[in-house]
Amino acid sequence: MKPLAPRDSTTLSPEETIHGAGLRMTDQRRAVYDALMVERDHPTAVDVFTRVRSRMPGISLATVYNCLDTLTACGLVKTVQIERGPARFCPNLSEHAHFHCEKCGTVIDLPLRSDQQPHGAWELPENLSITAHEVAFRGVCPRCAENEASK
Amino acid sequence: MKPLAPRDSTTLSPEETIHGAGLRMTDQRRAVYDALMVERDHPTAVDVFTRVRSRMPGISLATVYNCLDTLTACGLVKTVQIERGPARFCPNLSEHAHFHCEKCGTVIDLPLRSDQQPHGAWELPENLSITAHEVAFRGVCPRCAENEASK
DNA sequence: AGCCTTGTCTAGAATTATTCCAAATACGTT
DNA sequence: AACGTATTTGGAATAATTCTAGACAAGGCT
Repeated sequence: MKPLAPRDSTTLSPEETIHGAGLRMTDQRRAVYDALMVERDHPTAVDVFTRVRSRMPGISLATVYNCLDTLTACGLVKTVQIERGPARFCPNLSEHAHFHCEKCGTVIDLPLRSDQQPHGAWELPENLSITAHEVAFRGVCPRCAENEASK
Repeated sequence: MKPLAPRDSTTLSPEETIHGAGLRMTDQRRAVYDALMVERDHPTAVDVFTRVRSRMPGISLATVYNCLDTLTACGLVKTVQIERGPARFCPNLSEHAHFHCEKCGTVIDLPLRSDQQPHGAWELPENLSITAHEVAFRGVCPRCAENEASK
């Protein structure tokens, strides 16, 4: 989902961002957002549901989906699609790509080099305007590589 | 899906590639492969099914999925995942990224610049081995940009 | 040719992730 | 408190894909 408006996370709080979009910061939205911020792995909607439910037993999965969509639309959260699997969610708003380890499944954030553009390596036709990118690599993470080597 | 083995498309025919994986080139696999090669857009499995069925009315959707998986595993076809939508398939084996137009939905292939590496723009930790990448941009394609401008 | 093993295809059921829907609830304002 | 709107909820519905079991086909071997 494309954010409704760009967000400057250095100056706006989550509340302000949500209010800016004409929406409210409800308990559920805060709980979902907190669940993403606390463990900064890349949980699926069901993972988030499980986490949030321990604090807020009445919340429904539909609400978790709603909240994740809302937070994404406000630009507070990014969605990561790994191959054909369930969507994963990530509160890291800085420019980054994702690396997916094919051994252990972990997802690692790879920051964009400060002097680079994400699309620098590809030939773009004239007049192509890029508004978003989703860049994913797969392979073997350092930890798994080490485990392999020590066998 | 990760290819079973790297493939050199300049020297091997599709048959040879499939045989190399210990599999057969059946009528169905050929028909699915041809459907991808003829119209080099980025069809979904159902699109491919529709096309193939006009030539081979008895083919089942499950078979189309099987064939697409097999062709992908052999390295003859690549899978493109655009956001949460259905998987799309692409017989372009050269290194490229995908651009998805948010107005018209078209998918455009963007070749990798000859002097660049796909991951060049991102900071990689030590000992990270990358075996595959899926790079997607979204925005407005040249044609839609022109239509917008002329309004 | 006949038989065997294995690979492949098919239809339909099952699964998974997600979205939709209608009713209930909560919020913010007057 | 009353009102209008936003949000949440549970369950049903949908979409894409995968699974399963049986039928079919191909190639090797006797």
